Amino acid sequence: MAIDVELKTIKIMLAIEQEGSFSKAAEVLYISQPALTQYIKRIESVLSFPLYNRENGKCVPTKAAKILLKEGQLLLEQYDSMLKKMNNTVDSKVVNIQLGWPTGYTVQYLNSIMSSISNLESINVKVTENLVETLIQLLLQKKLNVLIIPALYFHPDLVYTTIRREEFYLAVPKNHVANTIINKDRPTDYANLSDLKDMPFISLSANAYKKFIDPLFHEAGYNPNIIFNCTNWYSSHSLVEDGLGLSIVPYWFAEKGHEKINYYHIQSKQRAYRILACVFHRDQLVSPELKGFIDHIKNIYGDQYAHLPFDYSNLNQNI
Amino acid sequence: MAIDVELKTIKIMLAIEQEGSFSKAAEVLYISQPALTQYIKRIESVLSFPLYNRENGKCVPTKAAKILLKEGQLLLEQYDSMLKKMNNTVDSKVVNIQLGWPTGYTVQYLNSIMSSISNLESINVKVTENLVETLIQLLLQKKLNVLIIPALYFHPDLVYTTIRREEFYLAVPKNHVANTIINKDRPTDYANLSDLKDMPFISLSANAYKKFIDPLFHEAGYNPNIIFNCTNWYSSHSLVEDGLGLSIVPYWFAEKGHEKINYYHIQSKQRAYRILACVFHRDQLVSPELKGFIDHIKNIYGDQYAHLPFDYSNLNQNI
DNA sequence: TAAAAATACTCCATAGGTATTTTAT
DNA sequence: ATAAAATACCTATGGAGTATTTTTA
Repeated sequence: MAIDVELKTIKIMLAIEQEGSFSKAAEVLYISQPALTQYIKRIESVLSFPLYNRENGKCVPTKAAKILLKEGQLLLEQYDSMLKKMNNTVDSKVVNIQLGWPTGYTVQYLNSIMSSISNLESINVKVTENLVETLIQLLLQKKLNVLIIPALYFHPDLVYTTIRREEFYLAVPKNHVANTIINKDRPTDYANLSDLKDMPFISLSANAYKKFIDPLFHEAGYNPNIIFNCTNWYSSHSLVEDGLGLSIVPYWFAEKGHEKINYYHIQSKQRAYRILACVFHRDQLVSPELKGFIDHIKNIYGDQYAHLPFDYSNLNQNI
Repeated sequence: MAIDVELKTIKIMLAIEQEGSFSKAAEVLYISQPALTQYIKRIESVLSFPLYNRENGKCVPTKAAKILLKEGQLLLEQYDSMLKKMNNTVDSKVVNIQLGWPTGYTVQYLNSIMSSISNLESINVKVTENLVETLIQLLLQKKLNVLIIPALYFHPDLVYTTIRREEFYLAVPKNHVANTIINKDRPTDYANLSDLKDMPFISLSANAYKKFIDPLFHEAGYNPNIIFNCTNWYSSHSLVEDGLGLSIVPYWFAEKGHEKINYYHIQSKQRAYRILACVFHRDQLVSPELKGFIDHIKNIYGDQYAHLPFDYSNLNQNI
């Protein structure tokens, strides 16, 4: 199947118009400049007439291209309104949602979400559990509709909304000397990492962990003495339980509490939390049913900090 | 890049609507039924709601699909008129035409066409010479804009118009006994193949040849005594020149004449000619410039029989 | 039992990537 | 020197194929 002038063509040409050059347009379209050049060339070839003329090193639209830009914009608007209309006219009980959820302890929340929606017949949810990076790839390929993941990466094709702000706690074995250091003045809920320079720490090998925890130690002014690297939060937590050392864990563990572990908030000028976000592809149509499902997740998994602003574009852009 | 609802989607869904089933639609769309089923599934997956429900073994459109069918049709019409408008607004001197021309003796005509358009600055013609079958593939892939080829195959995605009706002649060495048989009653321009049952014939190994010539011998009631198979018209003609046997050749050779060869029309109830056609992809926009170029070819290469009707759909459909 | 659609696989064209060169200011 | 575009070449993948199975009238 050969290439054709399609709505995609109009979108691309509008981007070129708006950005003023192929290179800039390629950037906002999130494709490479050669890819864009080739695409236009292919289109010009099937049209048999050019859309851009090179003048002064830049590409200026021909008369034909100008018609496309003008009428195409209208076409796109009509198309969008058509899709919206379709999306609001979905026969109930037939919305299929492909939800991506990261592997790990948060599956606990997923379970309660899934069991509470099983009686809602208007939607049909299929869950894909995988690494955050894999889930993002699948979402970009539109093989999933929505992810609920920790905000680690930013991609301009994705739309993020905060679901939950999950605080990190310092987990200390109850019989550990670190407790006396933390409580040196009076009993407290807050630990200051800078007091714990020589303590043995249990770490997590995941990038995700490093991303949040490293800055905390950096602020405290030292590299922690890591005595063990775990692959998941569960095992890091159970090593604390066994008294091997201290660890930093998400709220979920602190919330449950543990007879052998003390949990402390972490004193920090920067954030000692991670954002759990609901992520859509920007092309994703959010039907009333899908919106309802996300609201349901927020009710169960969300918290009171969800409305606080968070700048996703500061996250790592290399997925 | 993931799949998207595009104009293609609308076209496909309109075909399904019109034909009443996936299978039939696949047929008119010239794709396989599984390909169509998969396409719709992919689209449904990105939409997150279904477009068709299976009822009684058939697929009936959902409410959402009905909206798309209704509004999409309008969208397509606007799109088509936009393209037409663009096509008529092409800046002159910039139309690039990729012309496909079969290898072989007809290149003679191509030469005179190309030399006579070299002073027309409004178009820029690039010629691809190759086998007819290859040219058709390239046209289907929209890598060429137009072909001038003998009508051998029919494809529903292609649009054919007759340029020239090229008669086949019987070429007989002047000193060959066949001449006396042909002229048995009186000197004539017409040969009847049924009189030449035992004569030595020189044939062409190309399918193209067989397609036209075999039926003539079939009508005459025998299989010719093929003494040699050539790969092109030139060599078959020069073997006649050398007196080896008789051959059937296109008008071009008869027109030029040859001191050692007599050319006879072939008496036949069926056609003793082939059609040379101008072939476009049905999506091809024919700009005024492109139309002018084709008219120019007709002027040089066409003949007075070009307007006679010819049923292309009877041709072989397996390219 | 026949026709429609779905499923399972295989394959290849192509849309996209990176690296580099050309062009123009 | 810099920025834009074009070119060359390579790769992954998704769209389409064939063969087969399932479904339903």
